Amino acid sequence: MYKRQLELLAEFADENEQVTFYKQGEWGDLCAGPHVDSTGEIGPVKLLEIAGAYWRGDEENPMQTRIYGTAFEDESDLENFLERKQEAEKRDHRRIGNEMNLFSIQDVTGPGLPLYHPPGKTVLKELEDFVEDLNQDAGYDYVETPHVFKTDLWHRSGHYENYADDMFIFDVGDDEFGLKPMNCPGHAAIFQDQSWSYRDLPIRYAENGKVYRKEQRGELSGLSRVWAFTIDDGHLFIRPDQIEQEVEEIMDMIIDVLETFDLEYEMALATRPEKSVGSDEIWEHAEEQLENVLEKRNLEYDIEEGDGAFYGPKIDFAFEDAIGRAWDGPTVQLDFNMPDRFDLSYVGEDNEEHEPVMIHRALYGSYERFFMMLIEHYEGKFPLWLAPEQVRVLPISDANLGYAYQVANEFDDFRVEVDDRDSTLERKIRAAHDDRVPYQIIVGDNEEEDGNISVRDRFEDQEYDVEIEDFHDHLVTERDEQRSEPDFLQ
RNA sequence: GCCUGGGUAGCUUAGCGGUAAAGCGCGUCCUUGGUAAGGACGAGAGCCCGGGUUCAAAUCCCGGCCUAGGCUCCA
Repeated sequence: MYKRQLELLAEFADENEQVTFYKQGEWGDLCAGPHVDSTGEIGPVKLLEIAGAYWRGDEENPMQTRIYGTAFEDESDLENFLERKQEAEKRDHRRIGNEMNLFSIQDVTGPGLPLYHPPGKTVLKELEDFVEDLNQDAGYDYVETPHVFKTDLWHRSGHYENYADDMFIFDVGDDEFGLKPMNCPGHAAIFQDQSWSYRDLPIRYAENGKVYRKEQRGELSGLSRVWAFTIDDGHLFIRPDQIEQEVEEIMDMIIDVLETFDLEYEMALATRPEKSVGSDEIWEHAEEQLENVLEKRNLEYDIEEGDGAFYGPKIDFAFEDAIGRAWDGPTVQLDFNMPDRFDLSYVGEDNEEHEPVMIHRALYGSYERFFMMLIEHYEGKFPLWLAPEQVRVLPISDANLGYAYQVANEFDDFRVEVDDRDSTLERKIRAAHDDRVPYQIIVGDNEEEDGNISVRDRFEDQEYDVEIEDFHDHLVTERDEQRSEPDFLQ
């Protein structure tokens, strides 16, 4: 029963450290402390979770039961905390995803393998289009690669030796294949397929590439942690003298994306992990280049020791979700190893062969995780440009159905629906609100006679006698400017 | 993968040894309603899967799968 305490005492004895012991009534234990003098000093208490935890945080150790709780100075602070906690749960993307028919993850199709339903894919499609526009402007060329490769490729890239535990690998006849956990080897193979001059670089490849990683079962969670996900991937093949310029340009793209979604972000430099390929010199040089960019632009950043990819150091961006947790997403990774393994080269000004530098980058990170974050960030109330259903027309009675369809037709460049069910206006408004539709158009006899509409937004503001054209013009602007809230009535 | 809960109608849940329930949604009908739930009737359930205990299992036991919260790992 006191095995753990004895283990700790033995260690303290070895290190000649002072031992502290705390008592509370009849109960006592080793503790670094400090403790309150009496439990009476603790304010309102609420127990929150009960969970297993590895002894001293090591997977190899046995598990112990840990009880989580919180305490506040007075009752109202505790209530406040619990309310905010409940508020956060309301934003849960799994709950909203279900309510809005965005996606499902089903037993029959397997764990961590999300299915996107039409409304969810509509949002994803907008996200894809947005980043594709950015890529076009920045000189990227789109490529496409299969989901499966022979493991020869994974041996060559180093994934087999460093990443096989997380890969789906299977035999087909006498050959061994693996689902791709990353898109880079495929892109490297494309680059390798022809010869390049120093004048051609940088070469920038982009792909919305689906990848597969066999995460531990207990880690899977909604869209935030899955087995199959899509990266808005980009791989650059550049000359060493182009590093700083290219990294800077990518960082501008990332910041552009994050600001479009009004996201607070932080960045961090992740350095060499234990399991990695390449020489010390290569790693030091790579880390130095990234630091230079960060220093040069006077950006604040953390350093995450040993958190880099096995092929190179990276700059990771993190943003906050509704619960205030930070998620990884956008990333810029330098890679001095893949070019070596694939024997990549270009002919320099000196007519000699040189090795290009590779950059891996993603603006969203994975669509899945970014989508999840957006759902919670907006609580499902997407900006107009993202909303699965942008406008809903509500006829006051069946007599106005014809006019309702006529009006909807005027908005056929938007995602518009007519609520043609037999029910009261109140019910239709309620339903549109529950479905988080940004705008409702209400048409009755008055509107039909005047040839105009009434407009209502999801803030419950409304306006009568609106000209169809005026509202349509506004919608176009609001959508194209990617405004974050419906503002026709604001 | 490891601990502790949970899987019942399309959704949210009640029932916890003895004829499967409710609300929402859906269908039909009545109603034609002016800014956040009008009414009636109805359809809809292999009670996660496989074993076991019992006269009898959604309910108890064992195993598996999925899921939630943690732990450990990651986009």
